[in-house]
Amino acid sequence: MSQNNNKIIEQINFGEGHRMTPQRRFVYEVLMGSIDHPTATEVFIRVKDKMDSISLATVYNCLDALVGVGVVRQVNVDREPSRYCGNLEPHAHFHCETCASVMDVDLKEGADPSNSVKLPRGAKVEKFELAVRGQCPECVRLKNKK
Amino acid sequence: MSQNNNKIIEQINFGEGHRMTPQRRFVYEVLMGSIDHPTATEVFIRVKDKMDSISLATVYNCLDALVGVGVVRQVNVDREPSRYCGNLEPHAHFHCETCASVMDVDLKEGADPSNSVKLPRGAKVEKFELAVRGQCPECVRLKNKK
DNA sequence: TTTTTATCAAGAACTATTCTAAATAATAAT
DNA sequence: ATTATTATTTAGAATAGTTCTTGATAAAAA
Ligand SMILES: [Mn+2]
Ligand SMILES: [Mn+2]
Ligand SMILES: [Zn+2]
Ligand SMILES: [Zn+2]
Repeated sequence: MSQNNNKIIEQINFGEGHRMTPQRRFVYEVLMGSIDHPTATEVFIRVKDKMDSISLATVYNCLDALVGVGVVRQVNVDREPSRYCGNLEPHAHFHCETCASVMDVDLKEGADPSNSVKLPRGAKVEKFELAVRGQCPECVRLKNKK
Repeated sequence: MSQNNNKIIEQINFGEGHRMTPQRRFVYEVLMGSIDHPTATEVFIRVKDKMDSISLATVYNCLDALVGVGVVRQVNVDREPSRYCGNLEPHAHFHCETCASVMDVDLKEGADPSNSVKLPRGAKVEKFELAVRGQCPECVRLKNKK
């Protein structure tokens, strides 16, 4: 449970006629305990440790359900497999082009990236996605060393 | 040829041992004549009009080649098929969640979206991708009408 | 209980994209 | 010019992430 946003799991409201299940709980717990934006397959592997019977299809279903109720975010990096993020604060992502890691980056206080853009007049903005790409500090350090 | 960035086609330099071909020229021309960010299949359909013999695999090859030399940009929207953009100016994209259109949005003068973010110290930024999502002006208008 | 509804699991199906291999075309070497 | 080399094209097969289908299981409602 290394993240701040984690709702008391029992309280997640899936809506009329939808249920909290052990599978959904495990998937959610794995995400709340990760900061590395795992893919569905990675989540599957991590959950399987706790619940050997779970299937990959179910992990996809659970992730969809959690994304659907808004307690988890789906993060796409080019054409690579989708990654999942338990951090609900507005934030951007830094993609390291060397080690392929994906990390959260907070917004500067009060900053709104969609303000840096000339929006088409009359458009209604719902949200933004900002990805910054380059080399993560560790990869920069490694490169400088050799 | 409705875009500004279009290099004189003959001058595109594919690098040592690479060639400009009719297929690559047609693909490039279609992109320079489009502002709607077509997918590979859409490019294929549009080129086929001019060159019936072209194959989809070749369109993918040509798009890769053009992206590789940097005269065309690949734009990804969630898990949907890649789209291609002939506008080389730094710009962001507005995705309409109603009609699924993708349009260019210019940056405000001097604005750099990656400035709105607290980068990890020591990271080296190479580029950014900013997507703004919501409803395009036309879809807003249509909705207000009814 | 019995009935209804939601979820799960396994595997089949789907689809955007990449790969393979043979044919063609352009370039370079003779 | 002829020949040899290399790049490109093409059609179709293969790949991989994801979604769909279906029968089994489990929870909730009656
Ligand atoms: Mn994140
Ligand atoms: Mn564009
Ligand atoms: Zn890195
Ligand atoms: Zn629209």
